[in-house]
Amino acid sequence: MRVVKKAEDRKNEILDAVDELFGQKGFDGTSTNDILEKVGIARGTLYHHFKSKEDIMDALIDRYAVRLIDGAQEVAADKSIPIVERIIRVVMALNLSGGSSEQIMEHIHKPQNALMHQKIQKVIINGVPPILTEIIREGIQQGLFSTPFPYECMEMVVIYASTVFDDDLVVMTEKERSSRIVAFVCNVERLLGAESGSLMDVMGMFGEGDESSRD
Amino acid sequence: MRVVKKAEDRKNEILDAVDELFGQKGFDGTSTNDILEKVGIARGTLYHHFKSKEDIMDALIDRYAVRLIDGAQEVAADKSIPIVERIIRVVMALNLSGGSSEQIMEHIHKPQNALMHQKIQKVIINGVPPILTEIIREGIQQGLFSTPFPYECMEMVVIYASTVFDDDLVVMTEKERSSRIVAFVCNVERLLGAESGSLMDVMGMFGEGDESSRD
DNA sequence: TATTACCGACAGGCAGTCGGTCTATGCAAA
DNA sequence: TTTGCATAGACCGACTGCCTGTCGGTAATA
Repeated sequence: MRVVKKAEDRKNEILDAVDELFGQKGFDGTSTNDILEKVGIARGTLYHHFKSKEDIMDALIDRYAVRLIDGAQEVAADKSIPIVERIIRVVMALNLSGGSSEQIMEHIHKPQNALMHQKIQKVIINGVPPILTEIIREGIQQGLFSTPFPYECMEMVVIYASTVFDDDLVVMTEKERSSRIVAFVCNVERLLGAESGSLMDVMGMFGEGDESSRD
Repeated sequence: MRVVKKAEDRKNEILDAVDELFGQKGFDGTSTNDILEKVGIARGTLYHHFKSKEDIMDALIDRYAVRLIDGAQEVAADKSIPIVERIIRVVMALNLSGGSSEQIMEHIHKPQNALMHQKIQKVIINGVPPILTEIIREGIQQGLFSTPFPYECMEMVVIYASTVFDDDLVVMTEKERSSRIVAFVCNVERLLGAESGSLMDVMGMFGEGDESSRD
């Protein structure tokens, strides 16, 4: 029997299915037939709502983008959180465990999904640094940081973190990983002209309170 | 008439054609028929030499990788060049104009070639930092730099430079670009614990001697 | 009645397979 | 040295099955 729904509902239904399928098989590995079967609609319906397969991906990425940036912005706007902690939380919400977007990102970093990954990367690289830069400026006014290039620093931080800690581009043992985190924090301190250890101290709280101590 | 060649020659012939085709139309946009036509061989021949289309891409990337890393290593090994200048030259050989690999990289940074780009990125991110780290250690011994994390610094530098200056992920005006270069150099000075301006001074020579003054 | 969500057969193009053909090379016999 | 022969592997092109996107038509809704 023919089921008719509102266009927006149907679109979201399709995106939900596609979200899961892309996660399992990647973009290229997922055929439109897979999608049709999963959603339970006909070819024509799919192409009534989306003009191409890539168009579906773009819509999916839009959903991600909004969630990601909104999530980051929400954390960033909470001025009750101390500057340093706020920065770390924003970064973590994007890249590392503990963020609400963990599941979202989880299956994007597969070699199959290169194009999708690149598009997400673009969103992050262009969307997150502005948010962080605002916080940094606040920190500069408070005398915590000192840099003539807050934006470029944040760009560097975000690009590095999202590449090394998020992707599989760099293969690391667990040890290499944690030593890289230490180095990263120290490097960020230098970039921001922060007092040595000022970031590291706050980091400690997160590293333990978030992963290890939960076992 | 049937032309028989040595396997290696034929392979390179195919890779040359593919190099050009991928550059023009991207990986997905290039059909195996395009390749067959360009090289002047039959389907069976192509699949006699390569087991799949992706296998062709991997072989092409291997060629790039060897050229890139070898080129970088060659510059890095020339101990007659002052440390700072050598670093800049290595980075430039990879990313910016003036390097011999300019043409190679030129058409990789298109949205179509996401997978290829990701694979090249992997080569760069894992191959270049070790080379640079060696130079940095030399610089530390000479008292030019001071950092407990030379490798991680170089990783950060390489990842940032290859993402921002090489890709189209960040859209910039020419002005934004050059201001980003200034910021980048200053940030690298901080990371390496170099004297302020010590990198910038050497940079100046390149920026002008390489592009502007040639018009 | 008009709009729009929905349908499914169809076309064109694609990557990869497979059985078979041709050619260069090495070796043995003349 | 020349001739005949066998083997390996470079080469061929028809074929298969799948995949994306189209299109004319149908059913539900407002």
